Amino acid sequence: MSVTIRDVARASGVHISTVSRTFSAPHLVNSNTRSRVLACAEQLGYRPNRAARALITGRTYNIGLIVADIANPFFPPLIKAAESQARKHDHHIFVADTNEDPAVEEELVRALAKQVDGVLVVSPRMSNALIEQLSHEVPLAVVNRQIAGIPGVVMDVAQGARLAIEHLLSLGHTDIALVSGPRGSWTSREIRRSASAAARHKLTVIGPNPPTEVGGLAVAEEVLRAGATAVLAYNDLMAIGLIEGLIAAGARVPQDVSVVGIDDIMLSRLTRPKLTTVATPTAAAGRAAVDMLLALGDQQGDDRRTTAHVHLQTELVIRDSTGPGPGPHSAPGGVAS
Amino acid sequence: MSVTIRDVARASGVHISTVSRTFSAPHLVNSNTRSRVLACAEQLGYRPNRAARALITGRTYNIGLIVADIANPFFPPLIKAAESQARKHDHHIFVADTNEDPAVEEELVRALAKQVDGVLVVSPRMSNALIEQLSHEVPLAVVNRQIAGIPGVVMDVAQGARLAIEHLLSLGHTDIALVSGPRGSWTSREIRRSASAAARHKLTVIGPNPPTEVGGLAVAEEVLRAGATAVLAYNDLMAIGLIEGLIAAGARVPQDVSVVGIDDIMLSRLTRPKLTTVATPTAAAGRAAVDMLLALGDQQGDDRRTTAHVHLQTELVIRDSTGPGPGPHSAPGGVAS
DNA sequence: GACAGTCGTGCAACCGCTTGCATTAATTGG
DNA sequence: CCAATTAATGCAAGCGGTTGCACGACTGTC
Repeated sequence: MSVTIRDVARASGVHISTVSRTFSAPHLVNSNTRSRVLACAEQLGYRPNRAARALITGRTYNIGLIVADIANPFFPPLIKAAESQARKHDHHIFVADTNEDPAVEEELVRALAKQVDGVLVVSPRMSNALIEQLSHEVPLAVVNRQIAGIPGVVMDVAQGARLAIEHLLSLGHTDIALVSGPRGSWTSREIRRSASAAARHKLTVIGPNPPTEVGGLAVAEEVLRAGATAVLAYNDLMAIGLIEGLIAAGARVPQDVSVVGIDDIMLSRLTRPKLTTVATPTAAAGRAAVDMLLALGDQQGDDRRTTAHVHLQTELVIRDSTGPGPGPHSAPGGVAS
Repeated sequence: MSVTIRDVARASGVHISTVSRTFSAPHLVNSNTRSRVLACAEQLGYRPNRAARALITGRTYNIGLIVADIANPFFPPLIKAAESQARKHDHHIFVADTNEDPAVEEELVRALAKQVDGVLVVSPRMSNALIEQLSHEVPLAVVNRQIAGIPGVVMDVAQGARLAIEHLLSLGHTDIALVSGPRGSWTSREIRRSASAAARHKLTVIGPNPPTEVGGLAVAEEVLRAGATAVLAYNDLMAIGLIEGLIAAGARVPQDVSVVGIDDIMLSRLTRPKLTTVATPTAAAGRAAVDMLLALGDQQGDDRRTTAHVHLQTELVIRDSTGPGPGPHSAPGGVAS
């Protein structure tokens, strides 16, 4: 079926090792021989089998990238950045989607394990313990989770959440709701922790919820029942869904309820009202994660204990989905009631 | 580093072939032996190396899925559907993104070739000839392109474009512009062909353009200069960008200009005005494509000539971005001028 | 003209696993 | 009680490559 190194060897009258060297160490073979071999290879349509090569060299030049939900616009920019960074190092990225399912996540890491030089798990839903275990089976780095001993890049959502809450407080909101994310999410816990600390008043936590538009839409009524006048959502997608739900329920945004998202996905600029949100540096995260993973592969075993961690800042982007609350406040240009 | 079949064999006192059979043909090994081997394997943390297995069996249980731009919301539903369909057959999907670059596309097919049981190219940008050639190197199926001899699933965008144009005509539009897509796109050519045929009046073609929001935004002025009162865009993303651009230029949608997209991505329901568009059955396409590819792998070589083609219908979804044009028309409730 | 040093190539083992065949032991039937 | 099955395992070749080592043919040096 497929043409192998042996076919090329036979056609060009040399030993297979010479053919092999023609492709992986050209300087070791005489230029005449080389061109003859290349000609035969070309003519036969020979392509080196990367999997077979990897078996012996241990390098595949592939990187696995696992995300919770490829349909969430948060991920594509990260994926793209990772791809272009990987390309600079001659690597390819293979993306897999877990559908927010931790079991699928584990399965995918294992499936990828021997076919890639390392895997990147973005927004993992697995337990730390499992991640730790998997990291022995394959070089592994995480994004959006901080785990001792596992290299990772995190975006400072705690800071972002604090900024968001402070923004709402300064607008005079006192009843703030937090619409949290999915169960396994480290980010969600961080946000909750930080938001709770920042909110001087009541903070109603609603969740866990699926981190999607419908997840946000579904809690709109609960938000209203809770009497919240401002909401911080786990991500933009939920914030957007929530706004839809609030409007459908007759509430105005931001007049009746202010909504803040997190991520600053492209979509947030397109909805009406435009979403106030916490911008996360996803592209930088993707690049950093790839670098980290490739570095991990190089320093094989020698000094693994110095696990790198990258910490990226976030920032609040104020748009149109937040406005003055009912209480006294000191927003720029705001009016004390 | 990694624990292999040999380690397990040594630990359990059997030959490696017995270990191998324990995992790939359990019924051939005595149940006592089997449980002993499994225990040792478990304890050592043995995981079969799928790549090595594939080298000899020829089956990887992976499928490669190549898309032009993972950030385009058109793709994720298709990818998701493909994943769930693949899962039913115990396969994993690895996604790769080409950034709309035909060269990258070719490179990725080759990189994936020996690591997957087949590759699916969605919305290819390569030439037919190249696809044809690649299909000899790896089982291959395409989506959104019709090529003789290559299995594929297409969505009937020609019909969709016709419906869209007829809708605009019935609203009284006579100056219609077509904002076309990227150069290598079969879909774009189909749309153009069909739209041209359907438009009884002038059809100004603007393009090729990058199939993104900015691609649409960039041609807003050109659309206005051309004097068009209605536009059919290559996809929703462009349509949405275009609307942004039109509004920024002071035109109202749909009062001054009607806009129709294609794809019916989720986003189209969220923008204001909500987008009138041609819905394409992306999930069905993803499923069909996976089935096709797996079927292709089974019938190895024997009767390859009966290449399957799947043809899926599209439909027009009328929302708020289209309205009466300046000319005489017969739209429901419309007024003749 | 003998010697050391290059250069180019072949040989063979090996990466981790599968599989057809041979071998042995246990079981069955006549 | 012996021949014929059957079940369980071992043996070894091989999937498509890579790579350390050995070997022969040149080259240049004194």
